[in-house]
Amino acid sequence: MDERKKVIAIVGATGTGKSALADALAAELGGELVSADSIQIYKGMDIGTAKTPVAERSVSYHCMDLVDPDFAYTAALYQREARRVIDGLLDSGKPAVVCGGTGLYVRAALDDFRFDENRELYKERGREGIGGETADVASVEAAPVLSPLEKESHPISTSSLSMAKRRSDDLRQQLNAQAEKLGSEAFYALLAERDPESAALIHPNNVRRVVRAFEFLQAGSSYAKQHTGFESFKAVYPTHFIGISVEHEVLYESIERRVDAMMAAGLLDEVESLIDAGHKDAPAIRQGIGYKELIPVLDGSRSLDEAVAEIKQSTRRYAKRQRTWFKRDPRIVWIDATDEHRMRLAGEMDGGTFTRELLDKAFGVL
RNA sequence: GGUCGGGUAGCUCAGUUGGUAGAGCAGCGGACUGAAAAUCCGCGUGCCGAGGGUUCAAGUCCCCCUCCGACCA
Repeated sequence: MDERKKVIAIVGATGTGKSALADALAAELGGELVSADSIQIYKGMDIGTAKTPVAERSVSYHCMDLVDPDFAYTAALYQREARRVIDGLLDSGKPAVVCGGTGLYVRAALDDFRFDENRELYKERGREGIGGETADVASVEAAPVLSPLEKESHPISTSSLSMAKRRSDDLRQQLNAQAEKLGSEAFYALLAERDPESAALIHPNNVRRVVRAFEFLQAGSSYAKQHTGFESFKAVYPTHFIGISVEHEVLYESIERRVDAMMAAGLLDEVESLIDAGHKDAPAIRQGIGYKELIPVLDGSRSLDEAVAEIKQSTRRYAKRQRTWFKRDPRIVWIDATDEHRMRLAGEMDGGTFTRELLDKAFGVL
């Protein structure tokens, strides 16, 4: 292993064994674990996100349980937090094992991704805003008038985060409303007129991205401008990227079993208590696999069996998207865990052995 | 044993008066820079149960066999 590379990223699809490997690897190297999972960020979402139970952790974990589910966390916030943690670990001479299936978060933490192009809009960091502008879209007939941006800067604090979030949510809400009103085609046409370069990169049906592009415009930047360099795969830390691969059918079987285990571990109760805590419409609950499917079960509008089948299916599709994402990254060295999964499924291998086998393979490529 | 209905894609099924097939779901492939477990795009993957016949041409009509279901004995 290259001693200068003190950052190791463990990536791959959901259910491949990343968490177990990362924990063992961090312990072995005397390092700590940095989660790169967009949902593990949230407190109280434990079973459905397959967080390693505290009792089973052999090192300190970071970037996990940071906020309540009703807080709309973002990739940029994650980038800042993850880098703060990684910098701290490296300063004290400890390796950082970044582990996660959220491709964007992995790259946000480790690659030269810049989210500060439109800091005027999201100024959690305390930079000065440009102020006084209204959104370009506001000039369009029937478009809502967007509030001028605020000028003052904010220190880094939870309250300023909330304010920044609220402000961006307002804009986003207005843009979404406008998209609804105009219809996705007209909304896209509007973008094509104002920012053809960005529009060319976005499919007309992808309203979410069109909204995003308008947000860039509002901030005096553009989607296209930020988009450049996506393919460069330039890491800001010397990093070993290790991916775990498992043959589809075998992985799907493991996923199926894991979902059953989550249900047995009380996922339904977890969802219920999140709802009781008032998080029913929280973004993380609405989007999280295992959460969104169980809400209808709790209000009686869907059977449990149906919901569980749907969770399994969502998870398979998610794994598919993750595969596609990570496949593109040429830096990743893949280790295959198909055999280990087969043996675990057949009951011929226990968890500890499984982890040791993966650890051996990982050291084989470091 | 008899009558009827049905065997077409991984699943559920559609298929006009005969012109070698198409929907949904599943699946596969792809995109992705402040919602990313989100969002979006593309792709039909087929010995039409077996065999024989009629026809220029059969998923479609005829015969026979077989399997499944319902009903009658």
